[in-house]
Amino acid sequence: MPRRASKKVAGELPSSNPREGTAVHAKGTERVGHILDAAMDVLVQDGYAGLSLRGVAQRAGVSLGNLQYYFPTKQDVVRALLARYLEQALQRVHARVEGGGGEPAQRLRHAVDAVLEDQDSPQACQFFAELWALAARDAMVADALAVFYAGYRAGVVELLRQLCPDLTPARRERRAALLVAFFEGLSLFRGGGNLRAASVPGLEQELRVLLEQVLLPQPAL
Amino acid sequence: MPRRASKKVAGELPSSNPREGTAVHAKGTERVGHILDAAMDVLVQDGYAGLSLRGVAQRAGVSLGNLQYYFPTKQDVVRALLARYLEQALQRVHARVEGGGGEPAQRLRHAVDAVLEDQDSPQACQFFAELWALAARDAMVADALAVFYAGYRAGVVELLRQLCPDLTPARRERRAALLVAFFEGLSLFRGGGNLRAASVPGLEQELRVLLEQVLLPQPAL
DNA sequence: ACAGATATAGGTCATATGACCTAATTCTTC
DNA sequence: GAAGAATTAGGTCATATGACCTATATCTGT
Repeated sequence: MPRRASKKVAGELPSSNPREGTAVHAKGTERVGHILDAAMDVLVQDGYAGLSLRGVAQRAGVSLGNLQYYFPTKQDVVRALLARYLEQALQRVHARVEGGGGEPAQRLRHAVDAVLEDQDSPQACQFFAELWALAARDAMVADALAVFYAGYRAGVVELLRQLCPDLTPARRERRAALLVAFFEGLSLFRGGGNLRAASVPGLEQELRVLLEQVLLPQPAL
Repeated sequence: MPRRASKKVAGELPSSNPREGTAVHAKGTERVGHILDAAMDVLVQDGYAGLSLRGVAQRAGVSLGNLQYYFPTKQDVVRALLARYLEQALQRVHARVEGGGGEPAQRLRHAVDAVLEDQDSPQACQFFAELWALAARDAMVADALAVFYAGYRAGVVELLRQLCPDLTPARRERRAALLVAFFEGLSLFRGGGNLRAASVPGLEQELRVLLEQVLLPQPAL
Protein backbone atom coordinates (compact mmCIF):
# COMPACT_ATOMS: atom_id res chain seq x y z
CA MET A 1 0.00 0.00 0.00
CA PRO A 2 2.61 2.51 0.90
CA ARG A 3 4.92 4.07 -1.58
CA ARG A 4 8.41 3.95 -0.24
CA ALA A 5 9.91 1.19 1.77
CA SER A 6 13.19 3.06 1.98
CA LYS A 7 14.73 1.77 5.16
CA LYS A 8 16.84 4.51 6.67
CA VAL A 9 19.46 4.77 4.01
CA ALA A 10 22.99 5.63 5.06
CA GLY A 11 22.81 9.40 4.68
CA GLU A 12 20.52 10.71 7.35
CA LEU A 13 18.97 14.10 7.33
CA PRO A 14 21.15 16.84 8.81
CA SER A 15 18.49 17.69 11.36
CA SER A 16 17.43 15.48 14.23
CA ASN A 17 16.27 11.95 13.74
CA PRO A 18 13.59 11.17 16.26
CA ARG A 19 12.44 7.59 16.60
CA GLU A 20 10.60 5.12 18.73
CA GLY A 21 8.65 7.51 20.87
CA THR A 22 11.79 9.11 22.23
CA ALA A 23 10.81 12.26 24.03
CA VAL A 24 13.26 14.54 25.76
CA HIS A 25 10.95 16.96 27.51
CA ALA A 26 8.36 16.03 30.05
CA LYS A 27 5.52 17.30 27.89
CA GLY A 28 6.75 15.22 25.01
CA THR A 29 6.78 12.10 27.14
CA GLU A 30 3.23 12.86 28.14
CA ARG A 31 2.23 13.21 24.53
CA VAL A 32 3.75 9.89 23.69
CA GLY A 33 1.67 8.39 26.46
CA HIS A 34 -1.50 9.93 25.11
CA ILE A 35 -0.73 8.73 21.63
CA LEU A 36 -0.26 5.19 22.88
CA ASP A 37 -3.48 5.44 24.86
CA ALA A 38 -5.26 6.45 21.68
CA ALA A 39 -3.61 3.65 19.73
CA MET A 40 -4.81 1.23 22.37
CA ASP A 41 -8.35 2.53 22.07
CA VAL A 42 -8.36 2.30 18.31
CA LEU A 43 -6.82 -1.16 18.27
CA VAL A 44 -9.36 -2.43 20.75
CA GLN A 45 -12.33 -0.80 19.06
CA ASP A 46 -11.51 -1.22 15.40
CA GLY A 47 -9.02 -4.05 15.42
CA TYR A 48 -5.70 -4.11 13.69
CA ALA A 49 -7.43 -3.76 10.35
CA GLY A 50 -8.87 -0.48 11.49
CA LEU A 51 -5.71 0.85 13.08
CA SER A 52 -4.49 3.73 10.94
CA LEU A 53 -2.03 6.44 11.79
CA ARG A 54 -4.57 9.06 10.88
CA GLY A 55 -7.13 7.44 13.13
CA VAL A 56 -4.77 7.29 16.05
CA ALA A 57 -3.68 10.88 15.56
CA GLN A 58 -7.26 12.04 15.48
CA ARG A 59 -8.17 10.06 18.57
CA ALA A 60 -5.18 11.45 20.39
CA GLY A 61 -6.06 14.98 19.34
CA VAL A 62 -2.67 15.28 17.70
CA SER A 63 -1.61 16.09 14.19
CA LEU A 64 -0.50 13.29 11.94
CA GLY A 65 2.82 15.03 11.55
CA ASN A 66 3.35 15.08 15.28
CA LEU A 67 2.46 11.44 15.60
CA GLN A 68 4.96 10.59 12.92
CA TYR A 69 7.50 12.74 14.64
CA TYR A 70 7.49 10.30 17.51
CA PHE A 71 6.56 7.16 15.59
CA PRO A 72 7.74 7.32 12.01
CA THR A 73 5.94 4.13 11.06
CA LYS A 74 2.93 2.12 12.05
CA GLN A 75 5.12 -0.70 13.27
CA ASP A 76 6.78 1.70 15.66
CA VAL A 77 3.43 2.55 17.20
CA VAL A 78 2.45 -1.07 17.66
CA ARG A 79 5.86 -1.94 18.97
CA ALA A 80 5.79 0.81 21.58
CA LEU A 81 2.21 0.08 22.56
CA LEU A 82 3.03 -3.55 23.09
CA ALA A 83 6.18 -2.85 25.06
CA ARG A 84 4.45 -0.42 27.36
CA TYR A 85 1.42 -2.56 28.03
CA LEU A 86 3.11 -5.89 28.54
CA GLU A 87 5.73 -4.38 30.79
CA GLN A 88 3.08 -2.91 33.06
CA ALA A 89 1.07 -6.11 33.00
CA LEU A 90 4.11 -8.11 33.99
CA GLN A 91 4.83 -5.82 36.88
CA ARG A 92 1.29 -6.26 38.10
CA VAL A 93 1.62 -10.02 37.94
CA HIS A 94 4.71 -10.01 40.06
CA ALA A 95 3.33 -7.45 42.49
CA ARG A 96 0.46 -9.84 43.07
CA VAL A 97 2.60 -12.85 43.71
CA GLU A 98 5.01 -11.12 46.03
CA GLY A 99 2.68 -8.67 47.72
CA GLY A 100 -0.28 -9.51 49.93
CA GLY A 101 1.59 -11.78 52.31
CA GLY A 102 -0.04 -14.58 54.22
CA GLU A 103 -0.15 -18.29 53.80
CA PRO A 104 0.37 -19.65 50.29
CA ALA A 105 -3.26 -20.67 49.85
CA GLN A 106 -4.42 -17.20 50.71
CA ARG A 107 -1.96 -15.70 48.28
CA LEU A 108 -3.24 -17.91 45.52
CA ARG A 109 -6.76 -16.76 46.22
CA HIS A 110 -5.64 -13.17 46.04
CA ALA A 111 -3.79 -13.77 42.81
CA VAL A 112 -6.84 -15.39 41.25
CA ASP A 113 -8.97 -12.49 42.38
CA ALA A 114 -6.57 -10.06 40.80
CA VAL A 115 -6.52 -11.91 37.49
CA LEU A 116 -10.29 -12.14 37.38
CA GLU A 117 -10.53 -8.46 38.16
CA ASP A 118 -8.23 -7.65 35.29
CA GLN A 119 -10.36 -9.69 32.97
CA ASP A 120 -13.37 -7.60 33.82
CA SER A 121 -11.89 -4.96 31.59
CA PRO A 122 -13.11 -5.39 28.01
CA GLN A 123 -10.11 -3.34 26.96
CA ALA A 124 -7.60 -5.81 28.27
CA CYS A 125 -9.42 -8.87 26.98
CA GLN A 126 -9.86 -7.48 23.52
CA PHE A 127 -6.30 -6.24 23.42
CA PHE A 128 -5.02 -9.71 24.05
CA ALA A 129 -7.38 -11.19 21.51
CA GLU A 130 -5.87 -8.85 18.94
CA LEU A 131 -2.37 -9.75 20.01
CA TRP A 132 -3.04 -13.46 19.71
CA ALA A 133 -4.23 -13.00 16.18
CA LEU A 134 -1.38 -10.66 15.38
CA ALA A 135 1.33 -12.89 16.78
CA ALA A 136 1.09 -15.23 13.83
CA ARG A 137 2.06 -12.55 11.36
CA ASP A 138 4.39 -10.36 13.35
CA ALA A 139 7.44 -11.94 14.91
CA MET A 140 7.92 -8.90 17.09
CA VAL A 141 4.49 -9.34 18.62
CA ALA A 142 5.09 -13.06 19.07
CA ASP A 143 8.37 -12.41 20.84
CA ALA A 144 6.89 -9.78 23.12
CA LEU A 145 4.08 -12.12 24.06
CA ALA A 146 6.53 -14.93 24.67
CA VAL A 147 8.42 -12.73 27.12
CA PHE A 148 5.22 -11.71 28.81
CA TYR A 149 3.93 -15.24 29.23
CA ALA A 150 7.29 -16.44 30.44
CA GLY A 151 7.11 -13.87 33.20
CA TYR A 152 3.49 -14.67 33.94
CA ARG A 153 4.32 -18.34 34.19
CA ALA A 154 7.30 -17.61 36.41
CA GLY A 155 4.98 -15.87 38.84
CA VAL A 156 2.65 -18.83 38.92
CA VAL A 157 5.59 -21.19 39.35
CA GLU A 158 6.60 -19.23 42.42
CA LEU A 159 3.12 -19.65 43.86
CA LEU A 160 3.17 -23.35 43.12
CA ARG A 161 6.55 -23.72 44.74
CA GLN A 162 5.00 -22.63 48.02
CA LEU A 163 1.77 -24.54 47.58
CA CYS A 164 3.16 -27.89 46.62
CA PRO A 165 6.90 -28.15 47.26
CA ASP A 166 6.82 -31.86 46.52
CA LEU A 167 6.48 -31.30 42.79
CA THR A 168 9.61 -31.33 40.68
CA PRO A 169 10.52 -27.97 39.15
CA ALA A 170 9.79 -29.26 35.67
CA ARG A 171 6.32 -30.35 36.66
CA ARG A 172 5.66 -27.09 38.41
CA GLU A 173 6.64 -25.37 35.20
CA ARG A 174 4.17 -27.45 33.25
CA ARG A 175 1.36 -27.01 35.74
CA ALA A 176 1.95 -23.30 35.74
CA ALA A 177 1.70 -23.34 31.97
CA LEU A 178 -1.60 -25.16 32.20
CA LEU A 179 -2.90 -22.64 34.69
CA VAL A 180 -1.87 -19.71 32.55
CA ALA A 181 -3.55 -21.27 29.54
CA PHE A 182 -6.65 -21.82 31.62
CA PHE A 183 -6.83 -18.18 32.67
CA GLU A 184 -6.24 -16.95 29.18
CA GLY A 185 -9.03 -19.18 27.93
CA LEU A 186 -11.23 -17.85 30.67
CA SER A 187 -10.68 -14.31 29.49
CA LEU A 188 -12.46 -15.20 26.28
CA PHE A 189 -15.72 -15.89 28.02
CA ARG A 190 -15.64 -13.65 31.03
CA GLY A 191 -17.23 -10.32 31.78
CA GLY A 192 -15.10 -8.16 29.62
CA GLY A 193 -14.54 -10.69 26.90
CA ASN A 194 -16.29 -10.52 23.58
CA LEU A 195 -17.83 -13.94 24.02
CA ARG A 196 -19.51 -13.41 27.34
CA ALA A 197 -22.74 -14.10 25.48
CA ALA A 198 -21.38 -17.59 24.86
CA SER A 199 -20.71 -18.10 28.52
CA VAL A 200 -22.62 -19.24 31.54
CA PRO A 201 -23.52 -17.35 34.68
CA GLY A 202 -21.68 -18.23 37.84
CA LEU A 203 -18.44 -19.15 36.15
CA GLU A 204 -16.23 -17.33 38.62
CA GLN A 205 -18.17 -18.79 41.51
CA GLU A 206 -17.57 -22.29 40.19
CA LEU A 207 -13.93 -21.53 39.64
CA ARG A 208 -13.50 -20.53 43.26
CA VAL A 209 -15.33 -23.62 44.47
CA LEU A 210 -13.04 -25.78 42.40
CA LEU A 211 -10.07 -23.90 43.74
CA GLU A 212 -11.04 -24.53 47.35
CA GLN A 213 -11.63 -28.20 46.67
CA VAL A 214 -8.14 -28.47 45.33
CA LEU A 215 -6.57 -26.39 48.08
CA LEU A 216 -8.15 -27.93 51.16
CA PRO A 217 -8.02 -31.72 50.90
CA GLN A 218 -4.52 -32.43 49.78
CA PRO A 219 -1.78 -30.36 48.14
CA ALA A 220 -2.13 -32.28 44.91
CA LEU A 221 -2.64 -29.34 42.56
CA MET B 1 -13.33 2.52 1.61
CA PRO B 2 -15.88 1.33 -0.87
CA ARG B 3 -17.93 3.63 -2.94
CA ARG B 4 -21.50 2.61 -2.68
CA ALA B 5 -23.19 1.32 0.39
CA SER B 6 -26.42 0.92 -1.57
CA LYS B 7 -28.21 -1.81 0.27
CA LYS B 8 -30.26 -3.70 -2.28
CA VAL B 9 -32.75 -1.02 -3.10
CA ALA B 10 -36.27 -2.08 -3.91
CA GLY B 11 -35.98 -2.45 -7.66
CA GLU B 12 -33.79 -5.47 -8.34
CA LEU B 13 -32.13 -6.20 -11.59
CA PRO B 14 -34.25 -8.12 -14.07
CA SER B 15 -31.66 -10.87 -14.37
CA SER B 16 -30.88 -13.43 -11.70
CA ASN B 17 -29.88 -12.40 -8.24
CA PRO B 18 -27.36 -14.87 -6.87
CA ARG B 19 -26.34 -14.58 -3.28
CA GLU B 20 -24.74 -16.30 -0.36
CA GLY B 21 -22.81 -18.94 -2.22
CA THR B 22 -25.95 -20.38 -3.73
CA ALA B 23 -24.93 -22.76 -6.46
CA VAL B 24 -27.34 -24.75 -8.54
CA HIS B 25 -25.02 -27.03 -10.44
CA ALA B 26 -22.63 -29.48 -8.86
CA LYS B 27 -19.61 -27.75 -10.29
CA GLY B 28 -20.77 -24.49 -8.85
CA THR B 29 -21.08 -25.99 -5.41
CA GLU B 30 -17.56 -27.29 -5.76
CA ARG B 31 -16.35 -23.86 -6.73
CA VAL B 32 -17.98 -22.32 -3.73
CA GLY B 33 -16.13 -24.84 -1.62
CA HIS B 34 -12.81 -23.97 -3.20
CA ILE B 35 -13.45 -20.29 -2.74
CA LEU B 36 -14.15 -20.79 0.94
CA ASP B 37 -11.03 -22.92 1.26
CA ALA B 38 -9.06 -20.10 -0.24
CA ALA B 39 -10.70 -17.57 2.03
CA MET B 40 -9.76 -19.73 4.98
CA ASP B 41 -6.14 -19.85 3.82
CA VAL B 42 -5.94 -16.13 3.32
CA LEU B 43 -7.62 -15.33 6.61
CA VAL B 44 -5.28 -17.62 8.49
CA GLN B 45 -2.16 -16.42 6.72
CA ASP B 46 -2.79 -12.71 6.38
CA GLY B 47 -5.39 -12.07 9.01
CA TYR B 48 -8.63 -10.22 8.57
CA ALA B 49 -6.70 -7.09 7.67
CA GLY B 50 -5.18 -8.95 4.74
CA LEU B 51 -8.36 -10.60 3.58
CA SER B 52 -9.32 -9.02 0.29
CA LEU B 53 -11.74 -10.27 -2.34
CA ARG B 54 -9.03 -10.02 -4.95
CA GLY B 55 -6.67 -12.02 -2.82
CA VAL B 56 -9.19 -14.73 -2.19
CA ALA B 57 -10.10 -14.92 -5.86
CA GLN B 58 -6.47 -15.23 -6.85
CA ARG B 59 -5.82 -17.89 -4.24
CA ALA B 60 -8.85 -19.83 -5.39
CA GLY B 61 -7.78 -19.53 -9.02
CA VAL B 62 -11.03 -17.82 -9.82
CA SER B 63 -11.86 -14.50 -11.34
CA LEU B 64 -12.98 -11.70 -9.11
CA GLY B 65 -16.18 -11.51 -11.06
CA ASN B 66 -16.88 -15.15 -10.42
CA LEU B 67 -16.20 -14.77 -6.73
CA GLN B 68 -18.58 -11.87 -6.56
CA TYR B 69 -21.12 -13.85 -8.50
CA TYR B 70 -21.37 -16.17 -5.52
CA PHE B 71 -20.49 -13.74 -2.78
CA PRO B 72 -21.46 -10.20 -3.71
CA THR B 73 -19.79 -8.74 -0.64
CA LYS B 74 -16.92 -9.45 1.67
CA GLN B 75 -19.27 -10.01 4.55
CA ASP B 76 -20.94 -12.74 2.56
CA VAL B 77 -17.65 -14.55 2.23
CA VAL B 78 -16.85 -14.33 5.91
CA ARG B 79 -20.37 -15.29 6.83
CA ALA B 80 -20.31 -18.38 4.65
CA LEU B 81 -16.83 -19.37 5.75
CA LEU B 82 -17.84 -19.13 9.35
CA ALA B 83 -21.05 -21.05 8.87
CA ARG B 84 -19.34 -23.86 7.06
CA TYR B 85 -16.44 -24.23 9.46
CA LEU B 86 -18.32 -23.99 12.72
CA GLU B 87 -20.99 -26.37 11.52
CA GLN B 88 -18.40 -29.00 10.67
CA ALA B 89 -16.53 -28.41 13.91
CA LEU B 90 -19.70 -28.83 15.91
CA GLN B 91 -20.47 -32.09 14.17
CA ARG B 92 -17.04 -33.36 15.03
CA VAL B 93 -17.51 -32.44 18.68
CA HIS B 94 -20.71 -34.39 18.90
CA ALA B 95 -19.35 -37.31 16.95
CA ARG B 96 -16.64 -37.58 19.56
CA VAL B 97 -18.92 -37.48 22.54
CA GLU B 98 -21.39 -39.99 21.16
CA GLY B 99 -19.07 -42.26 19.23
CA GLY B 100 -16.24 -44.38 20.63
CA GLY B 101 -18.33 -46.17 23.23
CA GLY B 102 -16.93 -47.59 26.42
CA GLU B 103 -16.96 -46.42 29.98
CA PRO B 104 -17.32 -42.71 30.60
CA ALA B 105 -13.72 -42.23 31.71
CA GLN B 106 -12.46 -43.81 28.53
CA ARG B 107 -14.72 -41.61 26.46
CA LEU B 108 -13.40 -38.54 28.17
CA ARG B 109 -9.87 -39.61 27.35
CA HIS B 110 -10.83 -40.09 23.74
CA ALA B 111 -12.51 -36.71 23.62
CA VAL B 112 -9.46 -35.01 25.06
CA ASP B 113 -7.27 -36.80 22.55
CA ALA B 114 -9.47 -35.61 19.73
CA VAL B 115 -9.43 -32.00 20.91
CA LEU B 116 -5.67 -32.02 21.29
CA GLU B 117 -5.31 -33.53 17.87
CA ASP B 118 -7.41 -30.77 16.38
CA GLN B 119 -5.25 -28.19 18.05
CA ASP B 120 -2.20 -29.57 16.32
CA SER B 121 -3.44 -27.83 13.21
CA PRO B 122 -2.06 -24.30 13.03
CA GLN B 123 -4.90 -23.54 10.65
CA ALA B 124 -7.59 -24.24 13.18
CA CYS B 125 -5.83 -22.46 16.03
CA GLN B 126 -5.16 -19.35 14.01
CA PHE B 127 -8.65 -19.36 12.58
CA PHE B 128 -10.12 -19.22 16.04
CA ALA B 129 -7.69 -16.54 17.11
CA GLU B 130 -8.93 -14.42 14.23
CA LEU B 131 -12.54 -15.12 15.13
CA TRP B 132 -12.02 -14.15 18.75
CA ALA B 133 -10.61 -10.82 17.68
CA LEU B 134 -13.32 -10.38 15.07
CA ALA B 135 -16.19 -11.18 17.39
CA ALA B 136 -15.89 -7.84 19.11
CA ARG B 137 -16.60 -5.92 15.95
CA ASP B 138 -18.94 -8.19 14.07
CA ALA B 139 -22.14 -9.27 15.74
CA MET B 140 -22.59 -12.00 13.17
CA VAL B 141 -19.27 -13.55 14.10
CA ALA B 142 -20.06 -13.21 17.79
CA ASP B 143 -23.39 -14.94 17.31
CA ALA B 144 -21.92 -17.76 15.28
CA LEU B 145 -19.27 -18.34 17.91
CA ALA B 146 -21.88 -18.25 20.64
CA VAL B 147 -23.81 -21.01 18.87
CA PHE B 148 -20.67 -23.02 18.37
CA TYR B 149 -19.55 -22.79 21.98
CA ALA B 150 -23.04 -23.58 23.22
CA GLY B 151 -22.88 -26.80 21.23
CA TYR B 152 -19.36 -27.52 22.37
CA ARG B 153 -20.36 -27.02 25.97
CA ALA B 154 -23.41 -29.20 25.53
CA GLY B 155 -21.15 -32.03 24.42
CA VAL B 156 -18.95 -31.62 27.47
CA VAL B 157 -22.01 -31.45 29.70
CA GLU B 158 -23.11 -34.80 28.32
CA LEU B 159 -19.73 -36.28 29.21
CA LEU B 160 -19.90 -34.82 32.70
CA ARG B 161 -23.38 -36.20 33.17
CA GLN B 162 -21.96 -39.68 32.83
CA LEU B 163 -18.81 -39.03 34.79
CA CYS B 164 -20.28 -37.36 37.82
CA PRO B 165 -24.06 -37.78 37.98
CA ASP B 166 -24.11 -36.30 41.47
CA LEU B 167 -23.55 -32.78 40.23
CA THR B 168 -26.55 -30.58 39.67
CA PRO B 169 -27.22 -29.69 36.02
CA ALA B 170 -26.36 -26.06 36.66
CA ARG B 171 -23.00 -26.95 38.12
CA ARG B 172 -22.31 -29.35 35.28
CA GLU B 173 -23.01 -26.51 32.94
CA ARG B 174 -20.55 -24.30 34.73
CA ARG B 175 -17.86 -26.92 34.91
CA ALA B 176 -18.28 -27.65 31.25
CA ALA B 177 -17.83 -23.95 30.57
CA LEU B 178 -14.63 -23.97 32.59
CA LEU B 179 -13.37 -26.97 30.66
CA VAL B 180 -14.14 -25.41 27.32
CA ALA B 181 -12.37 -22.22 28.34
CA PHE B 182 -9.42 -24.29 29.44
CA PHE B 183 -9.15 -26.05 26.12
CA GLU B 184 -9.48 -22.84 24.19
CA GLY B 185 -6.74 -21.31 26.28
CA LEU B 186 -4.63 -24.35 25.64
CA SER B 187 -4.96 -23.88 21.91
CA LEU B 188 -3.04 -20.64 22.24
CA PHE B 189 0.08 -22.35 23.44
CA ARG B 190 -0.08 -25.73 21.83
CA GLY B 191 1.62 -27.20 18.80
CA GLY B 192 -0.31 -25.43 16.13
CA GLY B 193 -0.80 -22.22 18.05
CA ASN B 194 1.12 -19.09 17.34
CA LEU B 195 2.48 -18.91 20.86
CA ARG B 196 3.99 -22.34 21.08
CA ALA B 197 7.31 -20.52 21.57
CA ALA B 198 5.83 -19.16 24.79
CA SER B 199 4.93 -22.61 25.97
CA VAL B 200 6.62 -25.42 27.78
CA PRO B 201 7.43 -28.91 26.58
CA GLY B 202 5.40 -31.75 27.97
CA LEU B 203 2.22 -29.77 28.38
CA GLU B 204 -0.03 -32.47 26.94
CA GLN B 205 1.70 -35.09 29.06
CA GLU B 206 1.01 -33.10 32.19
CA LEU B 207 -2.56 -32.53 31.15
CA ARG B 208 -3.13 -36.24 30.85
CA VAL B 209 -1.51 -36.92 34.21
CA LEU B 210 -3.79 -34.36 35.81
CA LEU B 211 -6.74 -35.93 34.04
CA GLU B 212 -5.98 -39.38 35.41
CA GLN B 213 -5.53 -38.01 38.92
CA VAL B 214 -8.94 -36.49 38.73
CA LEU B 215 -10.56 -39.53 37.16
CA LEU B 216 -9.22 -42.28 39.37
CA PRO B 217 -9.45 -41.25 43.05
CA GLN B 218 -12.92 -39.85 43.33
CA PRO B 219 -15.50 -38.61 40.85
CA ALA B 220 -15.07 -35.04 42.04
CA LEU B 221 -14.30 -33.41 38.73
C1' DA C 1 18.36 35.04 23.57
C1' DC C 2 19.54 30.95 21.52
C1' DA C 3 19.48 25.98 20.16
C1' DG C 4 17.03 22.29 19.87
C1' DA C 5 12.85 19.80 20.92
C1' DT C 6 7.77 19.89 19.89
C1' DA C 7 4.03 20.72 17.16
C1' DT C 8 0.96 22.11 13.36
C1' DA C 9 -1.09 22.19 8.79
C1' DG C 10 -0.91 20.95 4.57
C1' DG C 11 0.53 18.50 0.44
C1' DT C 12 2.24 14.42 -2.66
C1' DC C 13 2.34 9.81 -4.32
C1' DA C 14 1.79 4.94 -5.23
C1' DT C 15 -0.96 1.45 -4.05
C1' DA C 16 -5.01 -1.06 -2.50
C1' DT C 17 -9.61 -1.87 -1.65
C1' DG C 18 -14.79 -2.88 -1.96
C1' DA C 19 -18.53 -2.37 -4.59
C1' DC C 20 -20.38 -2.07 -8.88
C1' DC C 21 -20.97 -2.90 -13.91
C1' DT C 22 -20.94 -5.08 -18.66
C1' DA C 23 -20.11 -7.84 -22.71
C1' DA C 24 -18.79 -12.10 -24.15
C1' DT C 25 -18.09 -17.08 -23.33
C1' DT C 26 -18.60 -21.78 -21.81
C1' DC C 27 -21.21 -25.39 -19.21
C1' DT C 28 -25.45 -28.02 -17.84
C1' DT C 29 -29.72 -29.42 -18.05
C1' DC C 30 -33.87 -30.26 -20.09
C1' DG D 1 -30.72 -26.53 -29.38
C1' DA D 2 -32.42 -23.26 -26.19
C1' DA D 3 -32.60 -21.39 -21.42
C1' DG D 4 -30.30 -20.41 -17.80
C1' DA D 5 -26.26 -21.21 -14.83
C1' DA D 6 -21.44 -20.38 -14.41
C1' DT D 7 -17.36 -17.91 -15.66
C1' DT D 8 -14.08 -14.75 -17.53
C1' DA D 9 -11.83 -10.39 -18.38
C1' DG D 10 -11.85 -6.04 -18.08
C1' DG D 11 -13.17 -1.46 -16.50
C1' DT D 12 -14.84 2.51 -13.20
C1' DC D 13 -15.05 5.01 -9.01
C1' DA D 14 -14.66 6.85 -4.38
C1' DT D 15 -12.16 6.23 -0.58
C1' DA D 16 -8.28 5.05 2.37
C1' DT D 17 -3.80 4.20 3.55
C1' DG D 18 1.33 4.50 4.78
C1' DA D 19 5.23 6.81 3.98
C1' DC D 20 7.32 10.87 2.98
C1' DC D 21 8.17 15.94 2.82
C1' DT D 22 8.27 20.99 4.14
C1' DA D 23 7.56 25.46 6.04
C1' DT D 24 6.24 27.60 9.97
C1' DA D 25 5.25 28.30 14.70
C1' DT D 26 5.71 27.38 19.65
C1' DC D 27 7.74 25.65 23.69
C1' DT D 28 11.84 24.44 26.92
C1' DG D 29 15.97 24.49 29.23
C1' DT D 30 20.27 26.81 29.55
